[in-house]
Amino acid sequence: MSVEPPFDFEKSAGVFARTARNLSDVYENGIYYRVLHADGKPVLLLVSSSGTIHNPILKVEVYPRVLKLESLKETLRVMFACSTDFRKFSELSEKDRVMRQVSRKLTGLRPIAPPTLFEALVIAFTEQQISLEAAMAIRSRIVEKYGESIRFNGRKYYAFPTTKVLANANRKGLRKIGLSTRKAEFIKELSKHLEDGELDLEDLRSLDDNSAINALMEIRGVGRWTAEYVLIRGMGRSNSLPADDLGIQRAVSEAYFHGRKVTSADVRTSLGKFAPYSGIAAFYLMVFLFWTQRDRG
DNA sequence: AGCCAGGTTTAAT
DNA sequence: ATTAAACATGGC
Repeated sequence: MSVEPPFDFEKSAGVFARTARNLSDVYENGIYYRVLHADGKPVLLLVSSSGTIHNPILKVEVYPRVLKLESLKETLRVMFACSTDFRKFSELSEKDRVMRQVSRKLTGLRPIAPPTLFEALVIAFTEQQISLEAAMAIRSRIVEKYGESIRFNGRKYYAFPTTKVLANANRKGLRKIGLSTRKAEFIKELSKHLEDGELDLEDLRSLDDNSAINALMEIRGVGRWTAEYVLIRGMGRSNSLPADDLGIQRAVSEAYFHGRKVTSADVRTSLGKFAPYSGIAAFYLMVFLFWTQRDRG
């Protein structure tokens, strides 16, 4: 499968599979492993790069070979942000002293999205209020406890649980893996509505940014931050900027305010000029900050 | 040990 | 209309 350049597969997959505890996104020896449901059955995707940053070609294998790759094409396009023009973002970033440096260093970096908006939203729930490390631990336990798994080369790979399983999960079980009572309810309620057909998250992909945000905020447990997070992280909406996000505020603070504390208004004024890629700009800043901190430490 | 961490709802003023 | 409290775990 060919992808519009630039795309640095290693950098991109590396960001989303960086901790050993992440059971959803495994990246090892150049292969990104992802289990997803196709025709109701879990299948393992093994994705690797057989091209270059400026001539990117993705090699995708399906295990077991139960279906044609063609049927997964749309999902793959969503997962690898194929509707975003990263060349345009690069051009735009050249006009800014800070972003020029960041963008050049991270050329080809893309946010890899989960295959469904259900997963994106549940991830967002887990990340509300607590640290990313804590959220990741909890998310891995969700997958381990409720997700179907596929054994491959002696190792288990987990799919994100289905709406059905989470709709029927009991509160005690969800509490036990570290979710708060409140979040357990959000997840159960969302799953139930999806299962009943009262709500179809995937339909939201056809809406414009504001309509999608408003629709998401109708869901219990979803405030502005969560809705904006789902747009940028799950729907590939490059201009969605969760300005209340602490991680983004920290990144903007370091990049533009010498580490002084910033407000959401500061975030908007600093990154608004990268529209329609303000969310991508935020993503690049955060990864850049993470890298430089890791290199120093 | 204790505080903060990629917020949201509910229940007070 | 605005504000406070409660909430869960992991890292430092």
